[in-house]
Amino acid sequence: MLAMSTKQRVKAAVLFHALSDQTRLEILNRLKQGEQCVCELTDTLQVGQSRLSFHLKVLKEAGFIRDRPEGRWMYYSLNREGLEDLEDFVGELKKAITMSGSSKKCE
Amino acid sequence: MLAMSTKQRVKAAVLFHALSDQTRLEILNRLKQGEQCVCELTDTLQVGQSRLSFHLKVLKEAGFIRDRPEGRWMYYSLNREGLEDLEDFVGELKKAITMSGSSKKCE
DNA sequence: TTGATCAATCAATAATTATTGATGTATCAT
DNA sequence: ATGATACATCAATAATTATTGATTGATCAA
Repeated sequence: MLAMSTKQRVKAAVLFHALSDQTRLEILNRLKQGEQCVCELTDTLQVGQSRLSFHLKVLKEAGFIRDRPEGRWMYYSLNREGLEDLEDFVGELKKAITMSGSSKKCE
Repeated sequence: MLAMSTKQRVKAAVLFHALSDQTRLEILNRLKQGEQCVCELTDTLQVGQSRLSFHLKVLKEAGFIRDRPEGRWMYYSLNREGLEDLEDFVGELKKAITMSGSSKKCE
């Protein structure tokens, strides 16, 4: 598959957009250590609660993290789904680069 | 390496931001077929010249494409550099997900 | 040299995203 | 029930990005 459908592109853009922000990358970095609740993240990341909530939502909708409510806490953890989509895209691009090389002139 | 430095995060954000746009993904998709000049891309993508130039710049600065001037044309092609950085990041995240699972309570 | 084409850049504007503070809903302890 | 805590969501604003049209510099053909 060399071409990419519009639908795939929309999906890919959402994935990449979710990862295009410092705060969100930092959140993922924190979650590498395991599941954490919002309050913990608020403390360690030093960001306001509503701002954090917003970024968590973006990451969740892209499929990079999942949430699990427990009592009054909400626990977040890494989710492999978003990552797998990401790997697919990167794989496609890599394949294309490896094959590419043909050049044609504009005359 | 489980943690990620601020510097790495800045770099990663630039990479992902470059891929977070439909037009730019479409450009990469076109370039999968091989090197192309700006005029060709302008035709096939149906976007204004200055807009295309802007997006090409973003992709180039992130390291996903390279340019090669020839006469009055500028040829663009995929570049493996940006992709390799991307793969590193995805690899890190994958490793973390595979290992993760530990959970601690907020009480 | 003149006129045309290719493409980068700039300035102005439009459009999207992010941030903040406030409000609302749920849970829990007393 | 009351008060406190955890978190999402909303509305307003701030900040960032993208788009457009115009300009400029370079190359090329006549």
